[in-house]
Amino acid sequence: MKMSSGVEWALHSCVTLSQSHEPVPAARLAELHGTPPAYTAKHLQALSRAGIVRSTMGQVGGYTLTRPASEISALEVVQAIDGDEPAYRCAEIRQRGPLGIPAERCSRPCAIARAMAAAQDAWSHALARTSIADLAADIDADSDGTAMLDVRNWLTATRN
Amino acid sequence: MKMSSGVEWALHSCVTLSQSHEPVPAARLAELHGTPPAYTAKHLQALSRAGIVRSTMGQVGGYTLTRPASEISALEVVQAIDGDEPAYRCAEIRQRGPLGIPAERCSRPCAIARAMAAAQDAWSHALARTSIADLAADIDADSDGTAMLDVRNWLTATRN
DNA sequence: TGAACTCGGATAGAAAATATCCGAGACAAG
DNA sequence: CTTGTCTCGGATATTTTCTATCCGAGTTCA
Repeated sequence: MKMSSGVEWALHSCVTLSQSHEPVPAARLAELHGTPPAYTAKHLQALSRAGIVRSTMGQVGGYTLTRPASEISALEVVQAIDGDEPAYRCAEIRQRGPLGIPAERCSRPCAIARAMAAAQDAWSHALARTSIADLAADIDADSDGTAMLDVRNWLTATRN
Repeated sequence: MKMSSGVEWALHSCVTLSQSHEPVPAARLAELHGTPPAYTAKHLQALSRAGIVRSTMGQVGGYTLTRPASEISALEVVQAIDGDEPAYRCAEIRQRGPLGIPAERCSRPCAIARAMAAAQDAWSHALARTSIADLAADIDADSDGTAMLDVRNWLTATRN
């Protein structure tokens, strides 16, 4: 059970975008985070398809958040990058083999699948409760309130 | 974030083993569950290395649980197959790029990593609360109390 | 009108998971 | 005590997924 490394880049990118009302190009985000430019752009496309960010083309284009950062949950970002299907997929083992149960008596999911789904729900709810704004505030607090200011300054300084 | 399919086989195998005090060969478990024999055996080796099952060699050998099923959590089985490292691994993006934070000021984990770790903890605790005995009881209840009896009968009937 | 800069999907390479086979060791029977 | 058969265990191919990259389509500003 391994999560795509792009999830980390996407979360950091969303936190950065929350500090700018103007479009930020993918290459700029990649430079700030020290990540591969082309691959970073690919993940931002996934965020765009999920409706989390909006892309603007042209010379002054780039990416912007579609909603206030307080209304974007970490769960949305993770699912946009890593997919929204659950980690555990029941292959219906109970229906196979010499003691296979007929499909007609399998209206409810398997008990094992139910336990795994409950765990996934607990995981999802924990991430749904955390917003991008919460993450930005926590990062700011870790840096004595200078981190987000530095990001804003860097974004305006490098904007031609 | 995808979980190995072997997790499902391992959980079903542990539930089956909880119904037998005598060793059950890997081939027998694979037949009962309708899974590839060789690959099923490989996953049982992982359970053996984790100390969840004990292997007995020889003609009447096979696998047995090392502890009562009520003292084996689903989390242990999942971690034995899928690994115990967390799904999210922080690459320390905050230390990279033009605004990189020096490592000396990064004693605490990144705020994003903390949020992901909290979600993983919620997931782990949900699975830690569920034992193999609980799963067996739930499966039994779904089948009107005949499923585990059928398993016990099949195990003794096919035991030469 | 033109030029430069942006995103977007299609394309190679690397890593991991899946599935399998054969040898080492152990118990039971003769 | 020897033999034979059955067991597990690690080492080996194949497929799938993830990682990383490049070039074309479209848009905005000068």
